Amino acid sequence: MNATDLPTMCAALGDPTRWDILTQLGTGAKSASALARLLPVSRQAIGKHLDVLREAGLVVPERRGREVVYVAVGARLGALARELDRIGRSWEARLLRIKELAERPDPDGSSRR
Amino acid sequence: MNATDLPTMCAALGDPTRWDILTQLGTGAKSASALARLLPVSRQAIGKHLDVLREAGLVVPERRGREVVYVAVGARLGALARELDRIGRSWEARLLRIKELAERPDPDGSSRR
DNA sequence: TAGAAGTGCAACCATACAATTGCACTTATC
DNA sequence: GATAAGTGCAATTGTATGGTTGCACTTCTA
Repeated sequence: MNATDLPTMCAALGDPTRWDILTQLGTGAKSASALARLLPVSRQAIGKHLDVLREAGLVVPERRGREVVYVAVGARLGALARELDRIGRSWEARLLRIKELAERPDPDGSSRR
Repeated sequence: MNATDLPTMCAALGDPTRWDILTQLGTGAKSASALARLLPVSRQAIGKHLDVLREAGLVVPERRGREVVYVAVGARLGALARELDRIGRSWEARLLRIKELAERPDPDGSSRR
């Protein structure tokens, strides 16, 4: 597993219907059919969305008799969150360095270009 | 500001080219033309991606003479990260409650259903 | 053992979207 | 003032994707 494929995970989270699905799963594991009853889309459409979410590692299927329920993986979302936070901080750190540099009134005197 | 439109922000982060752009901006503000020189896509394509990123609040345009440079907004990414972390934790918390319940060996004795 | 409920797979459709090219307009710079 | 560099907008195109319906197959259950 390549740690956290950022674009893939974010793309999976980039669809409103998938958030609807995840929100439902957040209250308990559910099957595709059960989700289709709760949401205004067909069972097959739900199935495709679940595939996307599974490939992103955000849900895990679990066979229960004849049905397959899906569980939302909070740890995976947490991993993504940490990665995004790390990147965001590095951007901010850079901006801070720039500001410092701008405020320092040219100590050397040589205003290069 | 509508707090953090989760699907919109995630969709903006869901494209590899946009990550390329953000990565470049992470090392300093750049114009669309400058980015087009650094990446294997046309200036117009870059422009559209920058629009998407701007609408998601992830970059901010800044006019500098005849060119417009874009700055990556780390704080915005941080806000998204916090939100995702919060949601992930709630999922995990639920799972923990389930496990606890499963391990507790039916204290009441009435196995309903 | 029917039959209902669930899954899996395939075909199909409309729209969204990433990317391109082309052109007009603005703004530095020589 | 001419030219080069940058931006903005429009038209086009190919492909990805979210959605649908239909059907065969499995598995509980009445």
